[in-house]
Amino acid sequence: MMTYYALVDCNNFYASCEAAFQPQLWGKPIIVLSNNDGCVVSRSAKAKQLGIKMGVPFWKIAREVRLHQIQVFSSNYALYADMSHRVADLLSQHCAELEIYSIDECFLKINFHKNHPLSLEDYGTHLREMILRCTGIPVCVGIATTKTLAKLANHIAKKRTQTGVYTLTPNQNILASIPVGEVWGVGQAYVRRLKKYKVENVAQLAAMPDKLMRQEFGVVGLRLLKELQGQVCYELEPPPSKRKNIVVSRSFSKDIYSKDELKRALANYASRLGEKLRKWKQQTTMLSIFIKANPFRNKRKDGRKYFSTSFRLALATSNTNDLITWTAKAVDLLHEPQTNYKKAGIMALDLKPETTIQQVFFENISRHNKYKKLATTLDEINKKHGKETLRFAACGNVKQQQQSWSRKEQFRSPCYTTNPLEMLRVFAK
DNA sequence: TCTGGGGTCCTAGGACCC
DNA sequence: TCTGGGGTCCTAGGACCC
Repeated sequence: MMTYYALVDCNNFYASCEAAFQPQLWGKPIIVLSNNDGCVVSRSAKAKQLGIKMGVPFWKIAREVRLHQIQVFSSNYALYADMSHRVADLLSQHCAELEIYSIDECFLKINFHKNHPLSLEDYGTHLREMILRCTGIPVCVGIATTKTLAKLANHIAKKRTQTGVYTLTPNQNILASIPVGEVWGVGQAYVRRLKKYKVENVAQLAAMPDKLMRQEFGVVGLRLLKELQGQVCYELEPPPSKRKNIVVSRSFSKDIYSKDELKRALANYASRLGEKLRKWKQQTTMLSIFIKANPFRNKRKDGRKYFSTSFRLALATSNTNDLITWTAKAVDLLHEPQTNYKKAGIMALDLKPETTIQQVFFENISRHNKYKKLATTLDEINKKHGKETLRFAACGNVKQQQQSWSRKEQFRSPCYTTNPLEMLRVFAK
C-alpha cells in the first residue's frame, strides 16, 4: 500500500463562483476585484486569454474592460466562503483525511492499494466530475507522494492536460520543463537567488546538494528539496482549532499625512478587530500596530516604508475601548512628519480563549467587566440594526471616513447562498 | 485620480538568566 | 591584560502562501 497526497484546487475560484449563478456568463471574460475594487484577484479563462494579469490595478485595464466587455465583480466573500464549504463538504464525503488548505484548495491523503481496480487518475476524475456536478465549480486534481509534488502535479493538470487530472512521480522528465518559480514555497526572492546557481527548472532544483540548499535557504529550503525528491516533510495539518493571530489592515484611498486621520483610520480597524475577537470568543494579550508609507510614491528622503510597534498587555482584552487607546498611543509613537502613509493595520497576537481569567495587580478588573458588557451590547445592536449603527467617536464621522480612507464595492454580486433576500430567482416562462 | 487583505514560518540580534 | 557558554524570550523584518 502506498500513501499519496491529492491537491484539489478550484479553477479561477472567485470568477467561477460568480459564473455558477449566471449561466449567461459561461465562456465570457470575468474578473473579480480585491477589497475596495483595487486590483484583479481572479480571472476566468477567457479573461486570462485576453491578457489580463493577476494583481493588476483595476484602473490600468479600464480600456480592456470596455473593449472586450469584461464582466467585473467586487469581492463577495460571503458567497465564496459558502461555496468553499460546499466543495470541502463534498470532498470529505469521499476521503477520510483532508486538510482545507485555503478557500479554494484541499489536500487529501489517499492510501492506495496497488491492485485496486481503479487507478489514481480514475479517482481524481471521479472527484472532479462530482464537484462540478454538485456545485458548478470546475476543479483540477494533482496527485503525488508529497504535498509539494501534488501541488506541482496540480499545476501540470491545469496547464497541460485536457482532463484536469495528473499524477506525478519524482524524477519525471516533465520536471525539466517547469520553471522553479512554480514550486510551492519558491517566490521571487528564491528564484533570483537560485539563478545564481544556474538553477532554473524543477529538475535542477531537485538535484541540488542538501548541504548547499541548507546553507543558502535554511531549513525551509532543505525541506522543500526533500519534498521534491519524494520524502514527506509536510503532513496534513490538523484543522486550526484556534488561529494564532488576527489582523485587520486596509489601504487608504489616498495618502494620509495627518496624525488625526491615522488615528481615526486605526480606530476603525481596532473596532473591527474587537468585533472579530468577540465573535471568536478570544482575547489578546499582545498588540502589534503598523503604519506603512506609500510604496509606489514614497516621499521620504530615507525611503523608509514600514513603521511598527507592539504592546504587551497586562490583562487580556477584546474591548474596543482598550484597542482604540492602544492604536492612538501607537500613532503618537510612530507618526513622522513629511511621510505619505497609505496603509495601516492592527494585529492581535498571542490569543487566549475568553474564559481565561487573569489575576493581575494594578489592573481594575471590575472596569474590564463593565466594558465587556458595553461591548456585548454594542455587538448586539450592530448585528440587529446593521454594521456601524453604533460606533466610537474616535472612528470619526461618515463624511471624514469617505474623504480619507474608505472606499466601496461597486460591482458586488448578490449573496445567493447566504442571504435569503438575495437568493437567485428563477422564473419559468 | 486609481496599486488587496489575512495569514504562517523562519531568522538574526539583543536582553536577560544562571 | 585576560572577560564563558548555553539557554530562553522577545522583537523586527523578510519570505512565503492564497
